[in-house]
Amino acid sequence: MSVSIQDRQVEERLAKSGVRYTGGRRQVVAVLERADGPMSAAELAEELKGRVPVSSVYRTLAVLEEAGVVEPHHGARGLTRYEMAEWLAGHHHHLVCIECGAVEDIQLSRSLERQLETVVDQVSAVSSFNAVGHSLEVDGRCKRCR
Amino acid sequence: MSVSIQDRQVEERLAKSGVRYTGGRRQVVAVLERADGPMSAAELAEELKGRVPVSSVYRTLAVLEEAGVVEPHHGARGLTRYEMAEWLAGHHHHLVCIECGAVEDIQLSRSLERQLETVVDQVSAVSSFNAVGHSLEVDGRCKRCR
DNA sequence: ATCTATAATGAGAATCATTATCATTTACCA
DNA sequence: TGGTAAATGATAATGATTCTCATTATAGAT
Repeated sequence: MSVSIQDRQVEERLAKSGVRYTGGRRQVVAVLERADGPMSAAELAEELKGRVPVSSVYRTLAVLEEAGVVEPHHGARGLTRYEMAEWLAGHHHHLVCIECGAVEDIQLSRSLERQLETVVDQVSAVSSFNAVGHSLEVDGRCKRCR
Repeated sequence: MSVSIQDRQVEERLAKSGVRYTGGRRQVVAVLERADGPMSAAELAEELKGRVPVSSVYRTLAVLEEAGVVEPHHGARGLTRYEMAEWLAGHHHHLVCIECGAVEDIQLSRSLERQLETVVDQVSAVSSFNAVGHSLEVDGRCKRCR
């Protein structure tokens, strides 16, 4: 069984949440660690065909989300895709294709990110809103749909 | 029947799309014009209880989206909420409550928006992605869930 | 190592949002 | 006014997600 650094961190976090890091949960995390974009429960179950049933994938994702290990990303046609949380995968943003719905992760340069944070700070300063995070979504056509 | 400026624009746009601007469609648009955030089909049907059935609300939203009159916003628990398109309602961003899922519209000051656009421009310059729009999502707790 | 209480799992049923179907009604235009 | 295509309403079908419950696995106590 793989023992990446991320795995250790997940292990620790789940222990803190008082839930077990079982075989099935490890497998779901392993797939998400390798993925280069958010994945839906169905996609995960497909990847883990025969090893982890769909119902368990859903339950596992709920547990992982509750523990702050993964984060949901809501997309077209009622599909929710999950990815490793920011503190594990790093802060990033999304390029969303308006044709096919594909989501691509993107990281901003330090200076651009700082610029963006300035905007967010001012937004939460003005609104009666307790901001805990932000995400920039850039909509457009990906290279395949261009 | 109300005849706001927006209504005229919607009328014109639908005519261009070759579909009729019927009573039911007018009522859905009227509610969305008044709303201060995206609304789901169920919420719209509730607002129009007895006047427009749910199935027609869905169909109407599909037609309006196709014509570019409304825009979808995908949220938690497989819910899609719609709002008037940017060219009608003006460019804005969203405050999303991580507790209750409520979405509130927010407009940035000219200078903040300019700052944000700088970031987006640089993103699309670097990626092989044809950006057509952007949206900043600020996640946090709304005043009710604080 | 065994027992016990509790957590996790698997299979399938139930639920909720959304889409499709189809018979009926409405609106446009000759 | 009549004919034709578009729109509607009720309801069935679909697809993603959640729930249920009987079974299995696990951590900790003995």
